[in-house]
Amino acid sequence: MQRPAVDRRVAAIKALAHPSRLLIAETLMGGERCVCDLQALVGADMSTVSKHLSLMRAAGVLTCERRGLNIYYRLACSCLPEFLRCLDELAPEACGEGCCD
Amino acid sequence: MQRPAVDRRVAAIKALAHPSRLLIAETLMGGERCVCDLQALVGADMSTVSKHLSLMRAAGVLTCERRGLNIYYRLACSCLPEFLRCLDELAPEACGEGCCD
DNA sequence: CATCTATTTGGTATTTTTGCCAAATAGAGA
DNA sequence: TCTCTATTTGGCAAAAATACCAAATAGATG
Repeated sequence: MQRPAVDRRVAAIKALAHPSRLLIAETLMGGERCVCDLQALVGADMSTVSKHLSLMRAAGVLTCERRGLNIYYRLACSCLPEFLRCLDELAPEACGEGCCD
Repeated sequence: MQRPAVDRRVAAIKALAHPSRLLIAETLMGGERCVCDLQALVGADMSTVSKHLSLMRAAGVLTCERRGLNIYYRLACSCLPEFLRCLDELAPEACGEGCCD
């Protein structure tokens, strides 16, 4: 049973919509890392980090590969850097409350 | 007090990480719409739609403008179409469970 | 095979998000 | 000013997401 297009997109976006997960994705923009590296980076419980990674992989945002004792995660979403650059140009609530312009 | 960069990015991404909100954003890719149009589109309570719009505007993803009786919302994030196209190319959980490759 | 290490899974308490109703507001027009 | 319409806000119950602990798993290695 195929999920509707919107839901698949939402799942991928949700996979990036959390501080720890976005930090992971940003880090992986610089190349693959093993889970232990990512847990050190995020600073949360290992199980928490693992669940974040599973969620991101299920959404298609990451792929992983075992090598020796470690499992290495990699970013599957090549468009992330440009998207983040674009987001940084937005002006969040730049005009106070109410409807601006 | 400036929010850290990661949090601003997360806020913008969260603003898109909900079926109704993504539907709104996708619709606005085709040009501005008034709140009433968007509520008809989404099919939820007017107050619910309004809160989604506020959240998206606070995150910088939308801007709005009053004209006559209506308020028109517009997409501020020009990179959305390309980002969505990119997401559609991901292969969510294409390889069953466990670590693939 | 026994064990060790890295990672995942199950379970649950806590926090956050969501959605509706009712009430408030803001501006347009009589 | 009074009223009407479109939209927002406040409040709260229900649903979803998050984080930790403990236990399980999967390979690697002795």
